[in-house]
Amino acid sequence: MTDPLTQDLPETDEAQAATKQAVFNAAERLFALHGFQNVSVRDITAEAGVNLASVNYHFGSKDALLFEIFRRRTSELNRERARMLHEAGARHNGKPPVRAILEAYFAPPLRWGSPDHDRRISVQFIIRARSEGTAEMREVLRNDVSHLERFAGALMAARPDLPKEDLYWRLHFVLGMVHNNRFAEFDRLHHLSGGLTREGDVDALLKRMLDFAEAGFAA
Amino acid sequence: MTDPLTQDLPETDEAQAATKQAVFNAAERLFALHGFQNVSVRDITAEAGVNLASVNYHFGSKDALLFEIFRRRTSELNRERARMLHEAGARHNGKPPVRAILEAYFAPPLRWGSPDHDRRISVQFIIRARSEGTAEMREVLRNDVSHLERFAGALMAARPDLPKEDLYWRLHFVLGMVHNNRFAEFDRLHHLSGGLTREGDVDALLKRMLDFAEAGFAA
DNA sequence: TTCCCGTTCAAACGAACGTTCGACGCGAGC
DNA sequence: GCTCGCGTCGAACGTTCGTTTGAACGGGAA
Repeated sequence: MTDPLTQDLPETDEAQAATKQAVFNAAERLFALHGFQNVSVRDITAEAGVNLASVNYHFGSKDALLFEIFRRRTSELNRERARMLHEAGARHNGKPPVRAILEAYFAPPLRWGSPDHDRRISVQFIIRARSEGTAEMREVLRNDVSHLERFAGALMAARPDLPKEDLYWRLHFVLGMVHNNRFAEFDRLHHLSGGLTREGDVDALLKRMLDFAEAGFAA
Repeated sequence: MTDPLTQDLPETDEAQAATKQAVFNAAERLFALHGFQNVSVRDITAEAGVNLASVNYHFGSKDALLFEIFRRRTSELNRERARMLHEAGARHNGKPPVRAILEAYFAPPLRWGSPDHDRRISVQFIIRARSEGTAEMREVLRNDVSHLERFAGALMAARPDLPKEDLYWRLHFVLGMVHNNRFAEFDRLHHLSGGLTREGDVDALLKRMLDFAEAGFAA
């Protein structure tokens, strides 16, 4: 059984650089919680219990550390989404319905983001990167259309009657629904509803999102 | 309405402090384009063509300037939304349908955000404030549930059959659709669709959003 | 043992930042 | 004519930041 804490970095250099792993984890946690610009190298090294120079020694610079976390986490998330999309295709003879496609996109960040999941921090990190990311990270997101193209293509196959222009716009709306799942937004919703909405029930939330988005696509 | 005797302060200081107005406009523009943390007081004063000390003299601090822009713009936007909601109520005997309620929430930022509109910068500023804002700004957004409660109440009246829990969640999804209308997201959509999506046609975009969201609420 | 090299350490560097200071110009009011 | 107060100015202050430096450490190889 692989320890979830040690699987984050390649195992070869794990023993060699325990401090590198500590820096990586502390940085991801602090960045996800307080934002990129609000966390200093001194904060990271203090949280990790290592020397100040460790960041520059192991990662080159603060931005490089940030970018390495970003690239690893987005890669993992997109891989899981692609896997679920592929499975949905296998289950439906290569032409999955809209709901299954959307589920492949929604489910991974929702599951990983559930309160008890150990990847919750990673999901918050990714969401934050989308709005606070550096120019380098936004460049990756822009060139990473290949990942979105898979989903757009699947949607076209599921709804060949829908004009592509409509389809792209609705995909845009759906992305907005996903990217809005930040701590602050959940808090406001919780406050607004008087505690009626429970963030914890991930499966129920996934069903709500799918109901809403599927109906939007069927309009 | 425009009684000279009951008019409040905003117009009086225009002639007195042209530099204050210049700082305000330059700061809003730069903040909206490059983010809050990436714009320094020196950038603002250079863009406005005024002295470095002007920000602290007229606004007290950089954060106070930021907060004043934020409070003024959100106030204007929410007032316009409330006005449209009120008009929708007048048109429908006090019980406007879901689509009219959503239109009152969607239309103001979309109209103001159209490429030729002079409030385009303000809209981008507000959207950015939601994710990059200081703790003070987030506090305002959290306590500003009264504005959202108006819309939630109208939705309850339009759909009394819908459990309140469902209604709040769907409102949350709708908010995500709106908050996602950033420059970067439009760019990515434009890139993904191969130039198929035109951001310029505001009325068409509004119709698309309403179609999608209305169908989601009807699910 | 001695050497070596990857790693860690305390300390400092230089730049950028928000803010403050004191002087100066200038129109209004006694 | 003089003063007073408001607005503007250049200059500097003190802090925080990311990064660099050079010495010290520590275990494996010769």
